[in-house]
Amino acid sequence: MANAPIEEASLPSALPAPKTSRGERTRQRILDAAERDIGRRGFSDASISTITQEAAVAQGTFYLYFRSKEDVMRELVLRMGRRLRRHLTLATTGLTHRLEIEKRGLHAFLSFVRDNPNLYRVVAESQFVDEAAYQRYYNDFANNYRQVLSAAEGDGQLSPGDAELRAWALMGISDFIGRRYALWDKEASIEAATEAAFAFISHGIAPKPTNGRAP
Amino acid sequence: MANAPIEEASLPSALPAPKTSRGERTRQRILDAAERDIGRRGFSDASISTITQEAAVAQGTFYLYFRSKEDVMRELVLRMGRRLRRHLTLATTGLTHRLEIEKRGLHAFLSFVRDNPNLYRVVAESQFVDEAAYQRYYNDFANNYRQVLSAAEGDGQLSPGDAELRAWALMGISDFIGRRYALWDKEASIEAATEAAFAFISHGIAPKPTNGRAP
DNA sequence: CTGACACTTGAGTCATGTTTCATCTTTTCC
DNA sequence: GGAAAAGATGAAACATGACTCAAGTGTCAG
Repeated sequence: MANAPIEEASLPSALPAPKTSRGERTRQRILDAAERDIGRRGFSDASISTITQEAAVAQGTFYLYFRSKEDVMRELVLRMGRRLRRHLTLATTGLTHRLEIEKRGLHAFLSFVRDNPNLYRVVAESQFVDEAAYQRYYNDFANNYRQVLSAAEGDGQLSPGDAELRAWALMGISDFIGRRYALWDKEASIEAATEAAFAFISHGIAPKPTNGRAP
Repeated sequence: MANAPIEEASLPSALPAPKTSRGERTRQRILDAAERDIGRRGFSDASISTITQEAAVAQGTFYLYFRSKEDVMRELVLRMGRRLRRHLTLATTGLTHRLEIEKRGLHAFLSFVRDNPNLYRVVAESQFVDEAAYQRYYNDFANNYRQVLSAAEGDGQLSPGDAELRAWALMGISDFIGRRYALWDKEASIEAATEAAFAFISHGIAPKPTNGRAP
């Protein structure tokens, strides 16, 4: 900390990758331990010492694979991105209608949060450890999201609207619903939440036009 | 840190309030300095030393008014709650229709974030410093939100729907739109974002029913 | 004026946690 | 099967920063 050297991001590039499978295994063990430890205790309470203890390696070993605690955090944000992306892809492949994809995607996201609470927290906390990594994470999702929303709008699967803003609004919904129903309230039904959120996303909260003649 | 004494929350209760206006002034100066310093540098990089320096008081003075850095963080979360509430109230009093209130409220929120980026960040980071305070902050908003949404639904101002979930979804939208358009992108038009978000909130993203006979 | 109380000071104590490195072990591959 | 490369060790060096406290200064009621 404290000596953050002007560059917040990870330009100096990562350490050379392990050259043997033993090395790779050790690196993963440390990463797994860090995910648990940082996820549970938070970035500042988790220490190299507790992380390496959890990984059952010596403290010095940590520095063979990561430059610092921040470094491991960045790596975990990437891990979350990869895993979540894969999870969402698996849950929605084959589907063709955007609304259907949104619904299944939302459910998949909520179940992912339930199953990976630590990773979720790590990403959230990365905002305060390496903001650039955090923004990159969301911008990547948003960019992709914007494209698919635009395409769907072109196909008439969605009403016309600002795709960029919709992307962020939808991510915001997922994030907060995820916190409230998947993370904090372990008992809540993810299915029910998905259903209700989907209704909201589809039609909003405005009342149905009272009646009047059909346009 | 580290010696977090079992109780994460603030049960031991606050220190006795200042007895003179000089004391109160000093306390506020420290709080102001902490808001700036923690907001800008983050909780762990901000130190008692930098905060008190910014407030132009000695380090010992800090402990006259706060038990710890965590303590001041909690106080800032409360401050944010009070200020935002007042700001939203001012922006929406006199309005009677829920949708109108939502729109003005959203705009007011975005302008609040633009004007108080540090406070916003502090609240976000409080999640990792005192999660109970963070949850309380959002639960309070959600509870109130749920009530007004329910009432509006009863009045036919909104379509029927799960008020609790809607509350969280709406907070999530505000939060993410706030980050994207008010905090990160200083150039973005808050008005345009409000307009687009309001459209989303009102009617969602589903296409208008193609036509067919009127039901 | 003056005593009492509120407030302020800042250097030192103390606890903690990161990072390095000389040395040892394991794996690779010729 | 053995030497080089890769990996692993953990205790010591080093840095940092929260918090305390004994000794002040300011303020105001009487």
